[in-house]
Formats: sequence, C-alpha cells, structure tokens
Amino acid sequence: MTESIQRYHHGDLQATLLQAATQRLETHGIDGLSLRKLAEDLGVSRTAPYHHFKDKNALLSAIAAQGFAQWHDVAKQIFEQHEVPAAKRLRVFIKNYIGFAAANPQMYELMFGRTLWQQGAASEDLKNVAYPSFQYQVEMTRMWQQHELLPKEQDPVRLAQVTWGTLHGIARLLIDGIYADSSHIEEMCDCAAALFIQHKTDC
Amino acid sequence: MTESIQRYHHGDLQATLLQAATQRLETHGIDGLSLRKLAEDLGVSRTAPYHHFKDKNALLSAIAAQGFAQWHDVAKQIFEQHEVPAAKRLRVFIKNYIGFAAANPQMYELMFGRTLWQQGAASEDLKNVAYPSFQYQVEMTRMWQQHELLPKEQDPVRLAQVTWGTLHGIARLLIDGIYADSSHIEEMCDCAAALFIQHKTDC
DNA sequence: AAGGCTATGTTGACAGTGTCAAGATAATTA
DNA sequence: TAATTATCTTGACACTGTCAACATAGCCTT
Repeated sequence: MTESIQRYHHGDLQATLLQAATQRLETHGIDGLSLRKLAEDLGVSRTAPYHHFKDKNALLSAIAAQGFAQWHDVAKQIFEQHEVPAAKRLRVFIKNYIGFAAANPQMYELMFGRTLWQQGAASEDLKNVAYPSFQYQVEMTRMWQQHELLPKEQDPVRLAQVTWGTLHGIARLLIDGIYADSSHIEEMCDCAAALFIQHKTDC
Repeated sequence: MTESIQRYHHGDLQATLLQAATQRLETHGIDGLSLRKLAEDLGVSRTAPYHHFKDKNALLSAIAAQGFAQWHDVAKQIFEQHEVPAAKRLRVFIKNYIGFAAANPQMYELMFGRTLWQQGAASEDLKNVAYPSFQYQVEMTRMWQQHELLPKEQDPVRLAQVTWGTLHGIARLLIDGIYADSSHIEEMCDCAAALFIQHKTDC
C-alpha cells in the first residue's frame, strides 16, 4: 500500500504533531496555534492529538523542551571553546542569545513567556529541561567572574539573574517590537557587553 | 428613582467598564479577562461594551494607557527630586521600577507584553501614551551619563535600551516566575545597580 | 490460531470565547 | 414635536479546548 492511502492509524502521529506544531508556532504564534487546525492539516480528527498530549499545554511544553535543548547546545558549544578568550566568548554568547531570540521569536516567547510559566503552572517535565539551562547560566557567570569580566564580589546567582535578565529584556523588547527593532541588534549587544565587562583598556 | 433600579441606559458604562476590567485584569490575568463575564458582572448585555470599545484590544489598550500614565507619574516624581543625589535617585528608580512590576504583574504584562505589541499591532492611541514614557527613559539615561553614573561614551538611546532592557528582563523573570522569586527583589536591584554604576569607591 | 487487551483514532457534544447584524429604547438635537 | 444619534438588547456565527462514548488496529498471551 502506498503512503497516500489513508490508514486508520497514522503511524507516528506524536512526532508528526510535534513537528507540525513547531512549524505552525513560528508562523502563527502561540495563540494562533490551534489543535483543531493542526489535526485537520495532518488529516486526522480533532481529538486524535489528545492521545499523544494531555492537552494543549503539554504540546506547547514539548515544543519548548525542544527549544531548550536546541539553545543549550548552542550555549554549550560557545562556552566550551576554551581556546577562545573569555571576553570574546562572552560577546559571542550575548550575540547568539539575542540572535536566537530574534531568529525564533515565537519559540523564545514560548520558552520564556507567561504561557507556560505563569503562576508556577509549568509542568515537571518542562522544569526538568529548563532548570539545567538556567543553572548553566550561573555556571558561565561564575567563570566570567573568575576571569574578572564581571564583578567578583557579587553573588553569582544574583549576577546571573541580572545579566541573564538583561539579555532576556533586550530580547523581549526586540521581539515584541517595543521601542527597539532588529536593525540595531549589533549595537545593542555591543552596548550590553560594554556595560557588563569590567573596564579594561582593550575593550 | 434609586440607583438600584435597572435602567435601560447604564449612565457611565465606559468608565465603569474600564474600572471593572482593570480590577478583573489583576485577579484573572489577560486571558482570564472575558468581555462577556465583564458585561454580566455589570448587569449589562454581552455586546454592550462594544458601543464603548471597538473590541477587546481597545479595552485592553485603554487599561494599559492608564498604567502608563500611572507609571509615568512615579518615574517623574523620582527623577525630579533634584535635591537627592543622582546615584541615589537611580537606585530608587530601579527599585520602584521592579516594585511597580511586582505589585501589578498583570498590568505590567499588559503594558509591555506581546498581547498589545506583537507584530506592530499596537494602536495609535496606545503608542501615543507609551512612547513618551520610552522617551523619558532616554532622557533619564542622558542625565545619568552626565553624572557619570553610566558610561558617557555610549549612545544614550542604546544605553537606555540596554538599561531599561535589564529592568524589563528582571521584571519579567520575576513576574513569570522563571528562576527568580520575589523574596530576592532587593538583592537583585542592588546587583543591577552595582553593575550599572561606574565604579566609585563609595558605591 | 483465538481471544482479549491496549493503543490509537473517530464522531458527538458542551461550554466558552469574540464579534457581527438587526432591532429596540432612550437621550439629544433640530 | 420630529428626527437623529447614542446606547443597549437578542440572535447568530465561527471558532476554541476538551470530555465521553464508541470503533478499529495491532500486539500479546494462552
């Protein structure tokens, strides 16, 4: 039988759903992602997805989890280039963080927005993927402190929250189109780096 | 006739709607704010609000506009206390910014979140209220640069975007409950101030 | 191989949403 | 007083997520 013939069982609906949903997320946004439309697109009934994801939130969490894994890979790759000077790595990290957000705005919104996190409603699964990513931020901050790029006397956790907060905030302002547009990404990143980095003559 | 008697015309539905909606926003969140429920609460039919607000977005924009006015007052009051040292004012400003967000999380989300701003969908009315508030941020930044609290060589606009971004980011992390909770607000503000302010011995 | 269990997919239904159209009533204006 | 406008009403539509009940396919055990 050819693949075009409609079978009762889809075969791999879970993975297909996840893939289609991820795609649709970026084009239509979180609110524009409708389970029913998604099902229709895949030629499957409205409630079929519910056999693979508890509810819409579970599907969104699964998408976000992919995003976290994806980002974590990027961060790790940058951070572990030991041959590159730490200051350079910090700058590259900043640009990649903002770049990731700007390139995948809806995914970023999903990963770090209110939809999944508001009032501690995030699922355990999501937390398990996200928290290591947060921890990694602290770890990097600690290293930058050791390299005296960031003030040594500050608590690493607080400092990570503030530096990460800065990137998060810039990303949000860009994504949401609030008093910042993507044509100035480079300059904003440079400005953020300049503000962070302890003043040395060759910065 | 007493006020308890149901009249065909409400009398001041526009203002009452705005007030009730603002209240309901903080308790139920943006998505939990339903025009129908709102109308029902006010003892008026489902579609009555549409004679005073074009659609849900217009109502939300009106609420946000109030928020901007409210915040602008606070910022102005802090900024214009010329007898207070600039460094102190900067610190007070930071704490008030985060404090405002923490005290009115849903309002903050509305004012600076994707709902109203995404893909440039913000109404002209909203922009007219919001942009001066953004401009004010630049103005303050410029002053802080003159006082050498922030690096003088940076472009004021970029710097404003970055410093504001920092506060925005911290606020969002707090509000959305992402790796930060309100028990550490003070410390985070202090840490942000320390990172911003050019290093002088008495900081 | 037969029978039963589980995973998966289906239709029907419900409550909820924003919003439009058409008509009713009150207030204001000419 | 008559006409126009502002306001409010019911009816209707399309859309959403999600539950319950039922159907089918595939696997697993006896």
